[in-house]
Amino acid sequence: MPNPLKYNQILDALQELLANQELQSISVSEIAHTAGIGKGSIYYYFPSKDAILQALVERNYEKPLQTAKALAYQREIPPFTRMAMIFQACRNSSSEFLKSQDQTESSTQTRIFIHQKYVNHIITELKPVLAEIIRQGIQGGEIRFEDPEALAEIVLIVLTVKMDNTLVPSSKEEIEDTISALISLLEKGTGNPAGSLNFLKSQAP
Amino acid sequence: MPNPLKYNQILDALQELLANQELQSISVSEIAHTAGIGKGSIYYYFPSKDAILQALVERNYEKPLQTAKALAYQREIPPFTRMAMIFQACRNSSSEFLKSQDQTESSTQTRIFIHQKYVNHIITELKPVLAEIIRQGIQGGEIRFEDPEALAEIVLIVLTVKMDNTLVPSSKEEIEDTISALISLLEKGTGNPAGSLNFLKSQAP
DNA sequence: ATCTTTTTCGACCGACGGTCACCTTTCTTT
DNA sequence: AAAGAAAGGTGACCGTCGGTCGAAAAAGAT
Repeated sequence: MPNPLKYNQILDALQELLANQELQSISVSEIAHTAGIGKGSIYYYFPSKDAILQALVERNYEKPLQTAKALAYQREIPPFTRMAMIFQACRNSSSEFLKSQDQTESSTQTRIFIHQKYVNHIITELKPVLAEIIRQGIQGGEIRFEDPEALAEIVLIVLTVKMDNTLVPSSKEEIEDTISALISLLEKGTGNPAGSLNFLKSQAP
Repeated sequence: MPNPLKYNQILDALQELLANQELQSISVSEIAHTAGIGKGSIYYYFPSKDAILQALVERNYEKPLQTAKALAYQREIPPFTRMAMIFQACRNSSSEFLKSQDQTESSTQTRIFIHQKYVNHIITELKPVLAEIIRQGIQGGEIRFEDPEALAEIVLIVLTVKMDNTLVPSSKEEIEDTISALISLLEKGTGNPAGSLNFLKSQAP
């Protein structure tokens, strides 16, 4: 529980450097210099360089995750509506801090690392939440499926992987097609009439 | 177009080292030593260490991909059987690198890089194949679904991401659960009776 | 004022990826 | 076969990196 001010200074520094530089080319000394502290101090707050990136990802995706989590347990809202909120949270959180990034070929390396952390984080955080929603939906008779955890994971994997096109580069249309297909699969797979989950496809800006 | 023998010797060396060593701890010198050549020679065949990994990934996934592709267009085999072959191809190819790998906490950049290459490669190569199979299944009345391409992509994403536990670390049981759920979802989603796709879960050794 | 704890630091370390000038082998030309 | 060119091969060497460490400054406690 060290000084959270310096802690965030370091994350700010990395974020700033990430905007116009490759992750691999960013050295710990550089982060320290940008943060205005000595290199040794970095390791007072973080055990490794990787941990800094991890923490940055977590900090960036904290807000949408919190709101999604908060809404998830409001039982008065129908399960499917809450599921839509999860969808939306994923949509918003993806490509959050890569938007200002160069779309150059060389920066794909950086994107891969960040994306990996992103998917990992979102899934571990949202899977229990989404599974709980599904479980409630099963109890309420709105959803028919055996394994809530696994269904939650499938949905989240497809969403997170497809949403930001790092792992499988694709156009906006392809992304929408895939999500439509996922919804269709969910409708049939959970015993709901076609089109009943259409509201999950929220319109992009 | 240098000597392909030495070229493959280097890939063999890396593969051998990957079998029982942390990926990050493998140095170029070590690869060279294992391959029985000098370090400098490595850079006669490859521009960088990353390029060796890249080439190894491509070489490793070439065989299962080719067999899967070849089988895909044999229309006399029922679509679901061919789908099972795709499943199997993914299963075989995924655990190729990591079979005797330490399951240590520290998954690092190299591992992520391999996984990304793997997912990307498998999906781009197998998606059209699997989509074609699904399309034929739709024509034959065995499968009911609107968008073969998207369905193929969903299946492949879940399979590749879940199969090798880089992106979402999980136990063997969890992997099986998720795949079972995917199969169940597919059965219901494509208008097939429960259990009819059970043979997709092939037994692991 | 003195002691204890927390925080800061940059010189230092081992190791890494990559380069280079030089050597050896193989091919080409005469 | 001789000579020269081209291809193949090398390990000492370089700059840099992530990470360590002991010292010392800053902050708190008494």
